[in-house]
Amino acid sequence: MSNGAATRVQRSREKILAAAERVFLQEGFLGASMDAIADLAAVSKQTVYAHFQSKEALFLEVIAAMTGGAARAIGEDGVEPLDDRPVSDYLTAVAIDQLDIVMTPRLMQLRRMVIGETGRFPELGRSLYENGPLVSIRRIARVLAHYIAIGQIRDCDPARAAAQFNWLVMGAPTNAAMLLGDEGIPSRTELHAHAQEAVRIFLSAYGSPLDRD
Amino acid sequence: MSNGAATRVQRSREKILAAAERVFLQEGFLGASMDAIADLAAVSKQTVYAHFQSKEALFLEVIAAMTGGAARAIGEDGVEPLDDRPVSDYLTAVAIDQLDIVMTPRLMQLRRMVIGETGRFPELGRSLYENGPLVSIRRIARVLAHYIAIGQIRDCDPARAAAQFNWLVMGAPTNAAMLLGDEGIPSRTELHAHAQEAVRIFLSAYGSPLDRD
DNA sequence: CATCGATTAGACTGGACAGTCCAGTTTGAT
DNA sequence: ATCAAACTGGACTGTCCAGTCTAATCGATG
Repeated sequence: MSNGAATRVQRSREKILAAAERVFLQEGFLGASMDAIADLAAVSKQTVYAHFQSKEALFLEVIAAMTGGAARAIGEDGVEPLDDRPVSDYLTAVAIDQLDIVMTPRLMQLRRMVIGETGRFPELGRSLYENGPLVSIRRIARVLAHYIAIGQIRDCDPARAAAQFNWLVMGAPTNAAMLLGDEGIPSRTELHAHAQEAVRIFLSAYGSPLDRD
Repeated sequence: MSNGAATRVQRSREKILAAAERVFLQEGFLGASMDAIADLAAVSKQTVYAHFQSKEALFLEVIAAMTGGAARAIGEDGVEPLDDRPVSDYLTAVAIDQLDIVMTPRLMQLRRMVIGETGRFPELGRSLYENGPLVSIRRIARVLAHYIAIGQIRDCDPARAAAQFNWLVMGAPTNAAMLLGDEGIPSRTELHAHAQEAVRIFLSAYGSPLDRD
């Protein structure tokens, strides 16, 4: 099978990418050694260089794959329907969904590394910002616009409000995870409680004045 | 003067620390070279090692000095008096003060580096967390308790509310600065507008129900 | 001026590591 | 069975760098 040959190459590639992800996330760009990656991938160093031009190229592909994956995960959350459910239900669902997707050791490690390498690779930070927070905020803004239209959210700039909501939800847990390491990631139940609290605050500021309290 | 001799040693020390700060912040721990630091300090490498045992020791001292300085700056802001000014004035002042202190290139670079080195030096992240956000939150909590007592803030857990307020204010700008580099730091006027908006949201959630709107 | 501690320039050691080269082996398609 | 592409293992080069050593100089103090 020409398919078989393709899979052989692909298998190597996947093994290398998986190993590189682990080593880079753990050691950082400079701390990671290509020998360590080759060893962990159970592949010869030559094969690594057959698949990727250089350490930098490999690094960039690893990061690109991870941020792409994260962006797709955020885009795919099943919370779309903005039917006649009350705003609070919808916002709570969105908040919990985002927290569950983002607040994982893997993505927090990625974020830490990208932040740390901002000096060497500024594009990575920008890319993560645009594929992460910005995607979320745009999604939320679209929905807020809907709720504003039907009068369940106070008249305001949906983009600004969406940004506020996003950081109200993500700010505390993200920053804790950045500085405290993976043990700083709140538990699922803490995250859910936090999401509800965030929604409560957001709605008391942006909820329609008609049905306050 | 024995004083003179002391200053000679001190001068070297200061020069080295200043140079090390610059190089470490720009290149990270692994990327920085001791030769580069010695050169920038206009000091021989030998002198560097006369003052600091090792690269790691120098690194830790640089970080400790910076986080200590930041913590002191936060503690010293002149916004203490919690007299009969309206809550909103006080909170706005606190928010602006914190943003002005924290959202500087130097501290944002420090934060980026500490986050990036969390794998290698976990204590640093914890220390920055405790000397930064946690200090702020405690300060705010103390004052919120006062305002709760005199009925200008809804009855609630002051610690929780303070944390919410802190991240409402700091979350968005910090995270932007982390991923986007120094150009991601909002301008002073943007920061002030952001602070006011944050206070508005906070008070609509936590303000005493009596004097709403 | 003599002394002693601090400092200097630069050579040096030992180890790590990116990237290359090569000679031989495995793998899968025909 | 045959052939080419993919892979292996390990040796090798060149570079970089933390940390040490040395012999000479500087500068404050007595």
